[in-house]
Amino acid sequence: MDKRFPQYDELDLPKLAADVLKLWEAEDTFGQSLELRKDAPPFVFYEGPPSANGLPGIHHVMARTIKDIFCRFQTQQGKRVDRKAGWDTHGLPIELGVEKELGITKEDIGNSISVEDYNRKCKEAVMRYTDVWNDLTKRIGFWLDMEHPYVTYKTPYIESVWWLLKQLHEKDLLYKGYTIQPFSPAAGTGLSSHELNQPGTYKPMKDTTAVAMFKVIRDANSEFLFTDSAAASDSPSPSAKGPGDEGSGSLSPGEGWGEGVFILAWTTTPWTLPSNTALTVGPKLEYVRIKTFNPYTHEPNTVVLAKSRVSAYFSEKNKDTSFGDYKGDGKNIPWKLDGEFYGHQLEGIRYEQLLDFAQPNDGDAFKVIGGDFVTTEDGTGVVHTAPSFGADDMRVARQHGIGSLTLVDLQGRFTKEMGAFAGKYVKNEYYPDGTAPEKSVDVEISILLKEMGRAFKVEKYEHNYPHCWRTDKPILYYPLDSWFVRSTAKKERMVELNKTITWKPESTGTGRFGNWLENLQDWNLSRSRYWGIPLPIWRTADGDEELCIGTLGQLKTEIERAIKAGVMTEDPLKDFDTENPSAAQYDAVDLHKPYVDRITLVSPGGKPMKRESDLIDVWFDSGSMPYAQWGLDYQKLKANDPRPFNAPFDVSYPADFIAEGVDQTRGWFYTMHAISTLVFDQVAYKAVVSNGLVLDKNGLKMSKRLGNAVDPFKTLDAFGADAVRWYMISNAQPWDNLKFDAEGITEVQRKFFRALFNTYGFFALYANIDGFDVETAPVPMAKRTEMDRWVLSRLNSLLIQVQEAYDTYEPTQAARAIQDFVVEDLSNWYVRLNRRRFWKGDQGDDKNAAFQTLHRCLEVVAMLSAPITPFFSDRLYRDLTGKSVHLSNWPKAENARIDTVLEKRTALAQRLTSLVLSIRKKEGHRVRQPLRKMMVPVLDEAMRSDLDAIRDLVLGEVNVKELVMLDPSESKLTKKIKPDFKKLGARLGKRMKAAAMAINGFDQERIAELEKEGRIMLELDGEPLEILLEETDISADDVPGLSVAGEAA
RNA sequence: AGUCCUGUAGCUCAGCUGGUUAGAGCGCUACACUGAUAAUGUAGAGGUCCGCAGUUCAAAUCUGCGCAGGACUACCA
Repeated sequence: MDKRFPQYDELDLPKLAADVLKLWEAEDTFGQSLELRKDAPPFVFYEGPPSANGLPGIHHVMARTIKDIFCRFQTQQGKRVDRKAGWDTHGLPIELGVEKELGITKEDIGNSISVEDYNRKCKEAVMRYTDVWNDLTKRIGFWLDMEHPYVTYKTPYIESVWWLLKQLHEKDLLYKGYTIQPFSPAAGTGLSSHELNQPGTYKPMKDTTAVAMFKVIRDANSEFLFTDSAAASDSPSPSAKGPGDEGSGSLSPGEGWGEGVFILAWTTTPWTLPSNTALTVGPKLEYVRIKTFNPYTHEPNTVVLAKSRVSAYFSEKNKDTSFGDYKGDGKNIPWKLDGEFYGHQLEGIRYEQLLDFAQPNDGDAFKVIGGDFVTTEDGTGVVHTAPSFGADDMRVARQHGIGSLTLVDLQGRFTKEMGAFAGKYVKNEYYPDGTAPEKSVDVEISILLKEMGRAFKVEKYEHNYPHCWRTDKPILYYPLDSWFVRSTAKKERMVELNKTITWKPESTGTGRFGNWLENLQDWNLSRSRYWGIPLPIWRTADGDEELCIGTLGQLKTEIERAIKAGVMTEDPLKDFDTENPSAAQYDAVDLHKPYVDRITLVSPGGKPMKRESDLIDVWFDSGSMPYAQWGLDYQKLKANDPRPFNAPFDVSYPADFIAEGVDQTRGWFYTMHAISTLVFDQVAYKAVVSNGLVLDKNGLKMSKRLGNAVDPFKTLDAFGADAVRWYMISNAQPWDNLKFDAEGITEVQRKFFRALFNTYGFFALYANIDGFDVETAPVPMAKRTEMDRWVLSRLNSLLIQVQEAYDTYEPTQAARAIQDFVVEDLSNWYVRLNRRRFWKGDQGDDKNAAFQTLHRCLEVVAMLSAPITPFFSDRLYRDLTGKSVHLSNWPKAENARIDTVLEKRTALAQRLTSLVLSIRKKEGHRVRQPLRKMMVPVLDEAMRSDLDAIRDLVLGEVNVKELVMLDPSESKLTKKIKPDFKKLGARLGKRMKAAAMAINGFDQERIAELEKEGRIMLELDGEPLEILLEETDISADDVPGLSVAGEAA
């Protein structure tokens, strides 16, 4: 027997995948799929580079599956989809890994180990697991060009990044400025937030805290604080009826009650008060004005603080007590609430500098500003803002053009401007053992404030404070020089461009990403590390002249100048050909530390320039990937091409589609968007799918610690890539978190794969027996059976639905639709009911029609499912057609095949069958026992002809000899009526409920009347109301009065 | 702390722009069928649609406030 359709004994998905993978490798199917479409329009995909420093997890299977699905789908659509792999190779995680491995710390680098050796170690470490990654990628069936990946540490990549930075520099989008960083004065070094998050760094500390009083300057902005009752001012009060309304005319602040109005602000670090330049309030928070006495000077004072913090400073029992009764002993201080207002009303108010040691020269100062980070959990709801010593402070100050004072040096001592305080350490812990003074500067400043009458409350406070993990001493937040990308300058444009990007799900784009853009900060590029791309900026010692290098060619020219000027002796780029550099020439250059730092350039003014010592944020590396993956083209550079990158950059930017985890929103998604907007004023990608997490089956995050991490390789071994992929995609939307449960894979295996496998097996069995030939001329549709046409109709409907789902990045909808079709329509209905046609002896049209129909269904299903199950679908398609599904083109939907009437009719047959079986059950007649006849009342002619068409089908299915149609007039057909809520509700509104009750109460007579007349009057609460026929829904029981009659035939 | 996602049957999930009695699969119970299918069919048990308030004739669906889980970002003056 000629078995042209391979038959299998059992379904072994892991083996199937392994076999197909071998086949792919042998015939280079991936390469063929690209070659086949090499002149086709491209569909551009960017691979976000993983770090090969760690091992892949099951979530990578998820992420890579999603990427693969749409790349394969677009390939099937006839597009050319190049997929270049990439590796993220720089950054802190790698450095920390190496430090741990070598048992060293940052301080050892450059001392016990040379920077050269250290970076060599990093370079070795970073590609350590590439084999594992490549293996996983292959085994899950993700087609990716791993032969020619982009690697971020390679010289051409770094050069491209430099070129981008130079563009930013030329556009004045790169600047050097201050940023607040954790700083250890004892160790003399900045700390990364990563280092700060080491266990044990936060320790409880008892500090002297102070609520300081900032004196408001009376002017137009602050006038309402001085008038009698703030509630009576022009600005609306949050509560119309406040205690301040009681009237206390004799106690106007500024007019007899104390010397003025003070805003209260709390600080746990009084040593920062001399550097105060602003006060921050919450614009939406409520604030109050209170008249009371200063607890230290006992002078009458008017103070302002957040309403919800009043109880922390004022006791209820002293409220509204007589001011005259105050004994001046600091106890039972009377107070009166005198006006309420919102924080935004305070914005713009100026105050007198609290401690006048120095003046800021970099902006405005001593003003109340608004900040959304202000809370009322503790303190006064007013944040003392010293931009030099707090990140929030710095940020909010910058937003409002507020300048800063930095009256502390890098050793943690007050600067010389601080008069009597100069030279004192701001924390006693910084003094060498045994030399700390009795009073810390926090205490001394608090005393000073008390003496000045500017302290409202001084107390000890215990809180957690971060310590340096090296020296065990408290850290400071300190402004350090950093290089920034002025992303805020293009904020509006980024927001605008973002609106053109298709986000899946949309909320990530509008919400998480949109909000992020709305609150954009300048991008701090500086990293004081070793293994990363060095900042290509050379500066003179005085900082007056600087040069940003954009290419190796430029660097070479500058080096030659420097040699001529005598600041350098040797040219490390002497062998580099700036006309047409070769790969070998690139390889010979290392732009990392320490080599690049050995280059000294010469300024136009003739002064030597040293490189700025920082590296850039690794996120800039990956965000540069659209350009840097191709590298610079020296011919284009020479021609001053504004986009001087190697081919195929021109046709591969921007991307049509990218996909990564939702955690990349502010990572890769952002950095790509930012760089693209800033440099080229366009989007980097048109559509982005952000997938959720893969959790364990209990919804917990997988972690090594909990031991609930799923090994991707073991999972693939057990189930095969197809089942894992199908499970992941069909079970939850990509952006929802997936609760990963191996049971779910088993289920998918049993249902979908087994149904499809068996359907094919059935086809192959009989096709081989009969010698069915796919080349046989197709049986015309007119000659095919009702059921053939039905299943082809369903198939074409499915095709359209699935196409639409993939087109809109909804793979879950595609998978579920395919699964439903395969399991329900194809396997459980079509094949089951048509078995006989495949068995029977004669070779007529009917048999060919059956084979052709089933063949077509399987073939199309293979194509539709190929993006999700690349191995299984390819096997299936090859078995059916002898070709690879991945080289085939997407089937065209044939709208003419879609027959909704037929689909409806079949649905009726299915319902009828189900009802008969149900009746059999009720009556205790087994299906095996043939029955003589069943009777079905028909409602109309349409139903009569429908029944005629499905008569044999139903009878066969339920094992009944005869189907008798009952005329509705003969049958005691009862009809049901119910109101059409949508139509009637819109018209009746409130009266809907009563009308519904009335209509539901109709008897058969009234229903008949309504049907006959098309309208009926009824009375509702004494009001007449006309109901139209179309405002109701009249129906009979599903298949009314159906009964099975007759005994055994 | 902010932003976003999720919260429907024991489990995994559908429920479109608000519309009568909230669905499917798995699992469970019973029966039937079993000549492609360790399938399938029928029946049954199983739900405060996370909670509260609001809008509406009508809320699983819209709004607000919470709760729980998760993610990201920034901090704790």
